[in-house]
Amino acid sequence: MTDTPHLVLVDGSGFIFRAFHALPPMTSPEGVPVNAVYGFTNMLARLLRDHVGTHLAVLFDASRQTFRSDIYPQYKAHRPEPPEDLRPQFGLIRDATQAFNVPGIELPGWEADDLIASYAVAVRKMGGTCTIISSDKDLMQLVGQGVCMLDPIKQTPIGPAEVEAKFGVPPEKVVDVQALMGDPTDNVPGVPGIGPKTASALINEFGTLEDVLSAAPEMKKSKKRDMLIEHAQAARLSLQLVTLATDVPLPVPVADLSTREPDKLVLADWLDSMGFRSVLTRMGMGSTSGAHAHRAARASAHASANGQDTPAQAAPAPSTGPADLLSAPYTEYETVRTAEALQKWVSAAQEAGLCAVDTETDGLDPLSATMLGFSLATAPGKACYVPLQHEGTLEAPTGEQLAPDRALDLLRPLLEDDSVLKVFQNAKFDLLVLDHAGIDHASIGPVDDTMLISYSQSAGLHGQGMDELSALHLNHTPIPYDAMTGTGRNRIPFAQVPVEKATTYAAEDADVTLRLWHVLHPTLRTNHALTLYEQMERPLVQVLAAMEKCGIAVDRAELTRLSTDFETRMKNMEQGIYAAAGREFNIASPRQLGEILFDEMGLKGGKRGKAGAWSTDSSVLQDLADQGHDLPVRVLEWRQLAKLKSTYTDALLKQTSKESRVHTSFQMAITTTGRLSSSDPNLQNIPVRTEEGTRIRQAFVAPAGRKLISADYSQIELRLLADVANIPTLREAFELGQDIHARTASEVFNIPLEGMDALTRRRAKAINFGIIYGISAFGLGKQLGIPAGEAKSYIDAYFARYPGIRDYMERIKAEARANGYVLTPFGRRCYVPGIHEKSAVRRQYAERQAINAPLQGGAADIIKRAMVRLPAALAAAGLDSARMLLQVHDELLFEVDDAQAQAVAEKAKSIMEAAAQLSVPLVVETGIAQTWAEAH
DNA sequence: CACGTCACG
DNA sequence: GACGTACGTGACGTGC
Repeated sequence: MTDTPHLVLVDGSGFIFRAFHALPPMTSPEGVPVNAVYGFTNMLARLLRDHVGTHLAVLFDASRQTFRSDIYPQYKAHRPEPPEDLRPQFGLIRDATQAFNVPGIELPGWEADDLIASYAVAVRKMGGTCTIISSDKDLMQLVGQGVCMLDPIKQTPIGPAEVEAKFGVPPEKVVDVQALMGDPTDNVPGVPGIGPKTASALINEFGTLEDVLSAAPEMKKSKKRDMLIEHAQAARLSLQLVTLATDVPLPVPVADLSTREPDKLVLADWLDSMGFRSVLTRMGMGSTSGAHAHRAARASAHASANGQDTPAQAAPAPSTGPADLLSAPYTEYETVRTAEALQKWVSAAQEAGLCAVDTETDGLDPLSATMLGFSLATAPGKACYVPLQHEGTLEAPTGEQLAPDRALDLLRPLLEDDSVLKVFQNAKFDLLVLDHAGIDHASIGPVDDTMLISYSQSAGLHGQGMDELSALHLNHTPIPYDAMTGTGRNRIPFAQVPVEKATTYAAEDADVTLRLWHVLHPTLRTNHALTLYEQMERPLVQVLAAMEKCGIAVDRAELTRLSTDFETRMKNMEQGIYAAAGREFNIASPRQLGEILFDEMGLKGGKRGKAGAWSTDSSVLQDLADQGHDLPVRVLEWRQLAKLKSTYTDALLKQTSKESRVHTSFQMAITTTGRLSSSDPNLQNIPVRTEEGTRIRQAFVAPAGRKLISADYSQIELRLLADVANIPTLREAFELGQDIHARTASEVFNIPLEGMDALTRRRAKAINFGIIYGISAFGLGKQLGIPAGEAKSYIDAYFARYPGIRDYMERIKAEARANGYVLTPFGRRCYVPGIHEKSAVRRQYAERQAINAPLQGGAADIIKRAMVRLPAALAAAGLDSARMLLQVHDELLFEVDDAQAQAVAEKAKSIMEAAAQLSVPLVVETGIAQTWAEAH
């Protein structure tokens, strides 16, 4: 034993949960769920095969009762019981350690984390080093001085730099930060109102938790200061809870943990019983060929990527692209500075029939940004960056750069080549950047988009950003953008990043995009998402690009008038508000308002938020107003104007182009249901419900000689409900074109349809909406301003009349529980991650999401289908002056020449109504006018 | 940055 | 017996 010991400590308990959630469900030959066991087995096999470390142990939690629960009974007390499919796996994982002949260690009263900490300290005292196999943030305090961590699933090392990136402080100060911010998952209280950013800032400024607490009284008066003083004890308790014990008596001495070979027969036997034969092969202990082992590993990588197949069911590995997809280095990139060099890359792309393209810009708005360069990837690991407009300095000149026009002329034939697939990550952005640079976006094709390929299969499961997808599918963390430009006041424009450095980042992005395509595109078919992607998401990119580029005209003068009007009226209201309050204060501050209403004026009916502040939202103020108080009425009115001015009139004026048009950005891969979202500015939430708000819509106009057309689906989600739940009465009502809310009222309250009174209809309408949202008595009661008990009697009456809807809801919940996702009628998968939550509140929330998703998502599918078909349909009808401008979930807005307005309205109506064949008719209502307010 | 609030479907 | 709830978004201002 001349070598210094290197002890590998596996966080067994942490791994179980992580693997259970990360891996797709799978079962042993006997039908026992084993996905976490499978992940654990692979991880152990890899450690042994690669001879990581001289000593090895797996640590487990022994019991729920620990010194932490003794000093703080709530510690982890609210933790849900493990899911049913996980419970049998705890024992199996201990069997696995035995089969591998690895010591499995646990000690009553201590968590695995404390054992790990104590072993780490012990081995360090012996002059050895230690690797902790875990991604648990609570272990990060141990990193440094011979101790490092390794993420067991992503295979990424976690060193001091990674810890500092996560917590904003070096490892030795992690506990202080954790004590301040608390940890809701473990019930560590922390200090309310202090999140990760504030916590690390405080620790960096003052040093330790105690330093922060003792400095608190001297801080500027603030909520933060008060919270620090008030919750100092909670913070000290939190510090005890998060600090790992390093003095646990070691059940097995380090010397007895030296790595030993497993008994091959014992191991093989056990692996056989679990159905994990392939693991032996992969360890180099089996008799089958290495090629087979490689394929098996590939197949299981995909099983986890698509979240569906199990190794037992996995088809013989699909061929998914080049062999070096995951292994090629992400470093060998070329900076292209000459026409000849660029032509070589273009030819290589044409040869391959496939390339990834990425653009670099000086801003995030593709319609105004300048393209600083672009990158191409033609095979895994093979990529280049073409700088075009980088700025050098005397000390660091950029070197030769291709003239932008020259480069674009060389690139254009590739982008327009029908025989070469161009892959982008978030294609719409790059298409608009290229468009702005001089290549018509509509001429570029064929185009694939890895973001949408992923979104089509995994909406709601995880984000669709490139870095996240890369970590997930390629086990690779791309260079962060901030590493190029720096952050804060040291940030430099991307154009000033030295060209060779920019190449490492930009070319890597194209490389990653191409590799993601190789991994993700084949899974579209196995996940039954190919049609959805090909027929809805992929063609929508060009449609939305055209809409964003076109923008919508606004009447700047009208917006300015409104802004002035709102401002004047707010000014006029201020004195009256101060008088009613008894003093001057900032009306826009909920905190100050709450103090006045509930502390100073002593009004009743206050609720407090989670940081302890009084709630003053409109429902609270409306309650107070109904009690006859004056101040809340005035504030409500003031707030409405303030909202309209700041969020709409002023903000829109700022974002209007020289041509008086506003260009939103539609996000295609954000929502969990398949809807679009709109931002910068958000044009999907322009006011319409109040008279004052409608005045904003009047400022959205068609230019002279043109008209706006609004076309919106009537009751599309209720129609979908009638269809998917197959409710004869609802279907009949839609067939007959009846007022659906009145018909519901008639059925549920058993009164004649004729002469339905407005209040009863309003109640039925609220019930109908509630159904779509996955109704709860509390929610319906709140909406209608009636007690939950009364609301419950409505719901009972509704379900008694429509038992099919209750059946549908149960069916959907069962589907969500079985698969982890639900499907829209068009096959879009909407993941519902919380469906197995132990906490009833969170589980019921997930159940409501599951009920709502097929309806909201189905409606999103239908309007997307219409949007994809419309441009060609309008063109074929000779309606060439029509432009689609906006989508607002169930409404499309067009701009068209006066002469074609009527025809476009009719065409849009017929295409939209034919976008899906349901068992109930789809109905679209259209309006033609000069402003959006009147067209709607 | 955390929070409260409010605009839309 | 207590708890905390209608579904999906984005943007603003306050008070740090």
